[in-house]
Amino acid sequence: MSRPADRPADEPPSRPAGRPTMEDVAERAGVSRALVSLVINGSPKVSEQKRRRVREAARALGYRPNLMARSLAQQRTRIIGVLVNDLRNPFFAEVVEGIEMAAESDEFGIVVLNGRRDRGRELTAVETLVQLQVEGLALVGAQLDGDDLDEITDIVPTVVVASDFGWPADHSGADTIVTDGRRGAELVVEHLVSLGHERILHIDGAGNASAAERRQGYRRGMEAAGLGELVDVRTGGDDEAAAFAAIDEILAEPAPPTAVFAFNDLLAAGVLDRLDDAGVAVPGGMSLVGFDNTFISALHHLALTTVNQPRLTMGRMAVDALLERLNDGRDEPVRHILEPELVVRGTTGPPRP
Amino acid sequence: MSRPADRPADEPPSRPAGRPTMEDVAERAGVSRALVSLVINGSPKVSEQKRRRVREAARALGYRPNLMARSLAQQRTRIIGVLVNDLRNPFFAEVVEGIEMAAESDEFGIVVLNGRRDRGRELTAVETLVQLQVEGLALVGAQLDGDDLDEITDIVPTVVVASDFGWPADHSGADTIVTDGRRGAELVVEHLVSLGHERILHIDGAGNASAAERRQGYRRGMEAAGLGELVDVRTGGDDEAAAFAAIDEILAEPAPPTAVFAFNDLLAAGVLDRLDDAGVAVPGGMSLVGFDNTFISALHHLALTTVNQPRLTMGRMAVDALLERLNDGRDEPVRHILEPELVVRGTTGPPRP
DNA sequence: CCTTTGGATTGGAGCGCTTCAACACTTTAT
DNA sequence: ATAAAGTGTTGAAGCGCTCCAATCCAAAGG
Repeated sequence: MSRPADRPADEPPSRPAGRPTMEDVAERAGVSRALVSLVINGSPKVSEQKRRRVREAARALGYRPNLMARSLAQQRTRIIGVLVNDLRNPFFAEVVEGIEMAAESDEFGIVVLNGRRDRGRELTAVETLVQLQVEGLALVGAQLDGDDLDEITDIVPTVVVASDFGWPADHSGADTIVTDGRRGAELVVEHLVSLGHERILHIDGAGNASAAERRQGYRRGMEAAGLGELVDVRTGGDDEAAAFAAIDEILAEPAPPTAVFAFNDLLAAGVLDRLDDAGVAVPGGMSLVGFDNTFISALHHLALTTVNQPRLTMGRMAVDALLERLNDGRDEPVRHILEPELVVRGTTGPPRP
Repeated sequence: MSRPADRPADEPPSRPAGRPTMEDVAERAGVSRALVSLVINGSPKVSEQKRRRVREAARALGYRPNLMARSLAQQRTRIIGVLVNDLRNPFFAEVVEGIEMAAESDEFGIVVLNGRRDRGRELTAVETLVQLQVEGLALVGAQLDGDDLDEITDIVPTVVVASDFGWPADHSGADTIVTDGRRGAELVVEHLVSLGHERILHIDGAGNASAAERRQGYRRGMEAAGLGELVDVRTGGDDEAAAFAAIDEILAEPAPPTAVFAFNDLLAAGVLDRLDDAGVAVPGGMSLVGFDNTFISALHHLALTTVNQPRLTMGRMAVDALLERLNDGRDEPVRHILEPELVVRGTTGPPRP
């Protein structure tokens, strides 16, 4: 059952079964375990001679420090836990890349756990990360609710990325890094209105953590344009399939909208497919806007008008927020709200007269 | 610097600074540390009374077991390390999901590290995973070379997923889970030939680990169709941008191909964009095939003809392979070669006469 | 009444590492 | 010469947990 037993018995018995430890290296180099530790950690106060001997012994034995043991002794892990809503969504994947790059440059490692859009799984994932003793936690697009978040922030420094739990109503101590979803949605509505649209539909992100903001921005935008009467929000979700029902619905109505603002690019792609099925031209018969500016929206054959979120920057800021707490002892939660940017491509145009 | 110091001094002193340990729980419950351990691990031989007291003490203190300490004592981590070539590629992301789901059902955790298409980074990532004491390693689309792999398999049970290091030339002990790229490429060529194409170009995956296989399949397919003379392979890569140069090149030639077989869907999407820029219709002016059957290829507006790889199955098999080594002591490397499946969509048609 | 048995509980060693105080040596200042 | 101030090196404690052997206790058997 245990690893050592796996090795065939006829193996050279030089290796004392199992992986070599610091002890083994010390013995081979004829020094104390403490000295080996100093060498491994690059301490300057080790004589060149011993340093070389230890290094060589380590190489000869194929020694690798045991991170578990080290963390335990050191009382720190230098690991940031990342919980991501859905790894298949390129937007989240890129935010995670941003976090990873930032963490790396600060000599932190990250452990990524995938919630796969299931709140229960997210909860157990957080639990796992906490037990792993991560020093900070980044929740990327998490679906947890405010109470969950409260509990979590009591345990470990936390930054919420790409979703928003509100503030100051939010009493949790979590930091927030988010693109202004309200503003983003307003930009979308303004754009569509300027093209002459009035019946603008929003297919939302359902329970998704950023959905409420975008809904609100949509509403405000409509009202600001004097189109408050025409506000129309349908339930969507966060992947391609989630839009099908809503599209089928509206196409069957007497006065369908002339433009659709979808919760995100993935959803918009689904809308595009469904409109295609129904023989509705885009933007001729219907304008369409997504959100996130993922690489999908940039594909020429989609050429989706969308709203950009600076993902790499968000990752960087998330790590910085965590480090401020870890290193500088910041205690007050911080909110960074980034500016969204409308990216006009080919799926928006004037409505059919 | 250390975590405990972060807590403000005026905090209720009930918690002995830092996270509560098993010791604390034991004390509060009036039992020994060993008993607490038994309860936490659900041992049956604990009286109901003590079990309750321990459970309650743990809850009251907000106790969470320290996974590092546990792993150290237990000499096992129940963690599978996953190294993935590029998380932004939906194909890999889904293979990882498959691995994660399979691991979860076998009560293993996974730690995902992202190579970001850089062999050097992959190497350090593997080192990190080994030091983390992962019990098995899954390399998803890794770019490492055979020697790297050799070293790695000496240290930890390894399964190579979605890329192939050859065999039996490969002397490493790694298992392999791969879709038959040769066969997949042949299917593509056969399909195109059956449509009447002859000048079929392959834009390859450059140094990518699966590139060689698909190149070879393409060659074989061409030769089998008596088109050996027309074999034409250009250097591509594994993302959208990698195809631009190749497309610009061929379009400038006197007798451009009538069909392009791209290394993967991402690359094919790039090809599609570039052809679009150049005003070449697909499939009217040029047929196009991708590989992987990612959700991108399924978008109606791309409707990319492609080759399916059963990603979730691959993840499941990868974990199974690892577990066979871990639990059943299997020692011989194993190869599972899955059947690819041609998925015909809208980007292939007969060549212009 | 004393031994057996068996279940419940505990002490303590040990996992591989870090870290700190202590120690042996120089080297420099006095 | 002797004290003071470095250098390098080491022993040992301790990080939070598991797990084995030992112990305890009550019920059962002789």
